[in-house]
Amino acid sequence: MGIIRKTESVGALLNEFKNGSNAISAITLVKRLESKFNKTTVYRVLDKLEDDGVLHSFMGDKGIKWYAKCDGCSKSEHVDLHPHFQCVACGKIDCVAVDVTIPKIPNREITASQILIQGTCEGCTSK
Amino acid sequence: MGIIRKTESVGALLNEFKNGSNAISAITLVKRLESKFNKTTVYRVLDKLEDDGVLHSFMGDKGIKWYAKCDGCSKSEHVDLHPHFQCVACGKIDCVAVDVTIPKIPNREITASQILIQGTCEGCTSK
DNA sequence: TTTATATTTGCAACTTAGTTGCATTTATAT
DNA sequence: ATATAAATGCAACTAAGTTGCAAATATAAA
Ligand SMILES: [Mn+2]
Ligand SMILES: [Mn+2]
Ligand SMILES: [Zn+2]
Ligand SMILES: [Zn+2]
Repeated sequence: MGIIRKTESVGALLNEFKNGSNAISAITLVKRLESKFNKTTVYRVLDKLEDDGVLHSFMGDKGIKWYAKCDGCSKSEHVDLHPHFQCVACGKIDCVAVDVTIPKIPNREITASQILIQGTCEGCTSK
Repeated sequence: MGIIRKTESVGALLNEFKNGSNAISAITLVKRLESKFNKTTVYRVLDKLEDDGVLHSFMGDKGIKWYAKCDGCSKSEHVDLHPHFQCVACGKIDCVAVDVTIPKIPNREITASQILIQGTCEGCTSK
């Protein structure tokens, strides 16, 4: 179930995502907000924002959860599906709006795919 | 550092992977072998087998670690890179030998990619 | 075959990310 | 102003994986 009341914690979390298409890990958000909100609250609000189609989540390479803004999604359908790019040097993850074609696989019905592209970001290449 | 001595635990783990190209989660392996080996041993041997290019590992959708046999890899280079397919019905994961082309992304240097394809496997479709 | 030694193992304790139950607080509608 | 469902904090818990260290064992040397 999604967000019902516009509380302080909802505002604080939305604020973290207001600029940029950067993803932020759940633990980072917990740490950033720990002086104002309990981690349970952070995890719960993130979960609700995802239900509402405001954020989407995915797993990073170390098995930790990341969140990023959705574009054009709603409570009823998540349409903003895309790969993510993680810089192996600085660890940052971005949403990338590229189309990756997954070929058919014999005897399997494909419904989705999670793609984590790895490499070096602009900032880290120039160093 | 890889395997130096052919011990019982190494044999037991290799045996788990001897037939099929199915991936097996680390926790499953720990459970299967818990009567004979300590979980620490299982994790350590898996780690070494990966170093040796005998197994490769990747993260499943719930952030848990999976292992599968390598084909043509060695201590010096892991060449067997491929997507994985997870059945959303039964949870099983297989290695799939399909080629997925990742397009170039502006300002980023791509070095690798981790692709988890999701859908329904043959056994689960026919039910 | 015995001995030496580096490797492997088990165990217990620890870490980290995330979850749950429950009592208290708070946003919102009436 | 009041009622009430939703949100919150807290503490305790879970699950996956890791670490340090002493004891056991595979392997090579003598
Ligand atoms: Mn994204
Ligand atoms: Mn594989
Ligand atoms: Zn970077
Ligand atoms: Zn299946």
